Amino acid sequence: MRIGELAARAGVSVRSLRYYEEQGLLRSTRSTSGQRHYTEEEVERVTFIQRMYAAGLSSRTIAEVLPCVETPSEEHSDAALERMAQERDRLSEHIAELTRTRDKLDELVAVARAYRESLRLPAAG
Amino acid sequence: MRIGELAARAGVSVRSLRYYEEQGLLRSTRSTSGQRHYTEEEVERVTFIQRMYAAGLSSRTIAEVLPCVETPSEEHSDAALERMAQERDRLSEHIAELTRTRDKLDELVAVARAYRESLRLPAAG
DNA sequence: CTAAAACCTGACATTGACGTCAGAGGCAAG
DNA sequence: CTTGCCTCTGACGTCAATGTCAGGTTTTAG
Repeated sequence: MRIGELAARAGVSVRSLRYYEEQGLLRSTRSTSGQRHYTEEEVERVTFIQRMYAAGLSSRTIAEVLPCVETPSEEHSDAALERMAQERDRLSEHIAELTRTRDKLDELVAVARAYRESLRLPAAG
Repeated sequence: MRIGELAARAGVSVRSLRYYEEQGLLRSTRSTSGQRHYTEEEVERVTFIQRMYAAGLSSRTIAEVLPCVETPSEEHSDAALERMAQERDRLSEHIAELTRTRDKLDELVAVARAYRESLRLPAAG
């Protein structure tokens, strides 16, 4: 498939796909006229890349981790695996912090709502 | 306390504090010579701001939410409260996605480790 | 009093993941 | 063959939070 279709199927912009390639996250075969072609697999790969971005990884980090995802072999399962585990931990910590923040927000919302209700009560109006 | 101390205690840069003020997230009293002064409370406030940033809220959104946090009153407990609840939900969804991503990473790490182990086993080496 | 350290405003620089535009070529349909 | 859409490269624009620098004032320590 060509770039437009991959973009549509993965839900990203064409620009992003070219950017991913530039960053070494995505490869493409080229037609004689130079147009990029992709296989079905790439859809999933792009989705994975998006998820990594959403998890706060940079292009460089994703690039370090991706080979491990694609083809597990002895070569990269040393540094890359280490890196992946490390990013997992970082993410885990981040999730924990976000959860605390959400709880804090919950608390604040509850307090504000209670306050608002108190204003509505005839006794306290 | 002056800006340097607040920065140190809240673990942010002086530049950031001035930026927060510019964005309407932080107020300061000024000495006659124009230097900013803060109270103890501001430390917590700055920490909260940081957490909101970490949760992916923009300055503008934090500004919408903050008054509700500071002084719950009828005025802002309408729009701001709504906004806060909305951001809470957004954050919650984001956490869920990150958790899925982490699980995916876990899975990948497990697969890669298993693969590596298989290479080490005499039977498969 | 003086030197160092902290502060001020204002402004330009940076970073990362894109958006967007220009100018040119490629490709299926009528 | 042309119309219209897709694609190409290359380059500049953007946005948000922050770094950084310049040039000047204030506070603090000795």
